Amino acid sequence: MAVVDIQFTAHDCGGCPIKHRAVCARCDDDELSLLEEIKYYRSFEAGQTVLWSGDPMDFVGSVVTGVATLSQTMEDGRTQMVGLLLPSDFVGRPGRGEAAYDVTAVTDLTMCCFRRKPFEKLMERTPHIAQRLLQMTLDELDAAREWMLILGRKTAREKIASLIFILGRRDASLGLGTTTVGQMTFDLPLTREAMADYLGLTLETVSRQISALKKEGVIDLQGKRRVHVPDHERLLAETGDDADGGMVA
Amino acid sequence: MAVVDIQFTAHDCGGCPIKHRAVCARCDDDELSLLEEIKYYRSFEAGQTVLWSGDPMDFVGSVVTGVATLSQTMEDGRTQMVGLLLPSDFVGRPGRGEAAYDVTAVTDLTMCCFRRKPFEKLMERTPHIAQRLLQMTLDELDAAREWMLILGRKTAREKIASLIFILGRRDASLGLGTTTVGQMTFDLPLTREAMADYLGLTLETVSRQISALKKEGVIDLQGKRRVHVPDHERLLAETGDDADGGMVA
DNA sequence: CGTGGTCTTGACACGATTCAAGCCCCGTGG
DNA sequence: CCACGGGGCTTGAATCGTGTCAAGACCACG
Repeated sequence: MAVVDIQFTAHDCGGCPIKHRAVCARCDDDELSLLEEIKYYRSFEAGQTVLWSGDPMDFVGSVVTGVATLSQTMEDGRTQMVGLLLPSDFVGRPGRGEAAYDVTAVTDLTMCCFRRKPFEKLMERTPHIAQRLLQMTLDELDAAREWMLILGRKTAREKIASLIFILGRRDASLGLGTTTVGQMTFDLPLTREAMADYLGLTLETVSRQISALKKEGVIDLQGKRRVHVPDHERLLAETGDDADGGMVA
Repeated sequence: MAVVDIQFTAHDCGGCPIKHRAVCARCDDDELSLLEEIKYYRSFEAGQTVLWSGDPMDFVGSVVTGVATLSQTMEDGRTQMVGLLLPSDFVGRPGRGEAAYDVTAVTDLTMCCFRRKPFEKLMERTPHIAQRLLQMTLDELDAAREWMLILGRKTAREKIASLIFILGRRDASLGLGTTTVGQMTFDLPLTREAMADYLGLTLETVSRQISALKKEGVIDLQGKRRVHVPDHERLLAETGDDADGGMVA
């Protein structure tokens, strides 16, 4: 529950693990030092809520370590995840004073936050920040559109295969997990329920489809969370996408 | 089939119907005149394809009049609409040389196009364009996330009600259609099939749900395409969203 | 050793899809 | 002027996939 300051507080941006991908990636040293004046770190434990939809929001920020989700909930409790935030992803919208979605830490989480008003002012004077944010937002929009195809047109089995594929691709690009030719091993950062919320399924269906993929040898589980994909192509075939990945280049 | 130049070709931006909402909305006169040098108009007939996914794309642009869609198609033909483009909406991504989605004119369509390379250069020097594009992209991302909730968690009936609600809201904001207290009348710009592609349904299900809403008096049809909503609140209740609209403020 | 959270599995129900037939409206050509 | 044809739409009946409800397994932790 408590929001704990961690060792990052003392860090300068030079040692930041996401400095090449975050919203500040294009900033020069001068710009970084302006950002440093308005930044602070916050950390959250797995399961904590970072923000509720509608909460006043006086900061924006980046995920430094860990995984968070954005989700929407209907009155009757149905929920849909609408964003999966990994290290370097940005939270908040300049100009918006309240949270539009629930933000939840699904693993232990560290965020680099900027006070919103000063950040907005800085953005007006610093095209590098706005340029980078535009690029990141366009990437997110592409990801959202890929996600829409998954939600609207894929079967439960294809949804699960797509999720595993996406998580594996992402871990590979971050250099996590193990990747050898055509194979990979990594941890699912999400519970079955979170996967269900991501994919517009129930947790029972998620569980069944994972079991089915396992039984057929498409994937292979070490414990509930660690996944080994023996044949990348085989998994891709199960996603329903075409051979080049079916996604934006 | 033929791409026809229309009377807009001669227009300067002063008479442009979307000048207050498009990507150029914040530009001053000097900036506009730079844009005018690289712009040209294109028009398309209803049903025409503007671009196929993967096509080389040497322009970006704005919808001036009419409605277009962005969609993705899987190998086996399943298709999902991922964007609905109305007047002032932007097409293309600076820095991307090929189309990521199929773009289709669903009504007769006029677009204001900018040659991509010069536009990108101009954008670097013109923060007003980048700022506006960022704002529009953030809006699209919010819309995409609202759409994800619809795709992932709503019933067929709620999906149809949501679509009608969204289309009505938009027509109202553009000052089209008729709006009196709690009522509205407007045309559906989409065929049943396009609605199905939007909502992740089959066209039969769309048809059945529209018939059901009509029979119960939630909506009322004049012909196949013209919709009258006698009670806005009643329709909203059918969307499953909560009373404030359930969407981003 | 018991408790709670996470996950799996089964049986059944239900909503959406599939397949099929036919209607409505409009434009075309005999 | 009317027959014809096609696109868009509606409706019905049967099927199938996913959700719902329920029971129990697994595992970490106190």
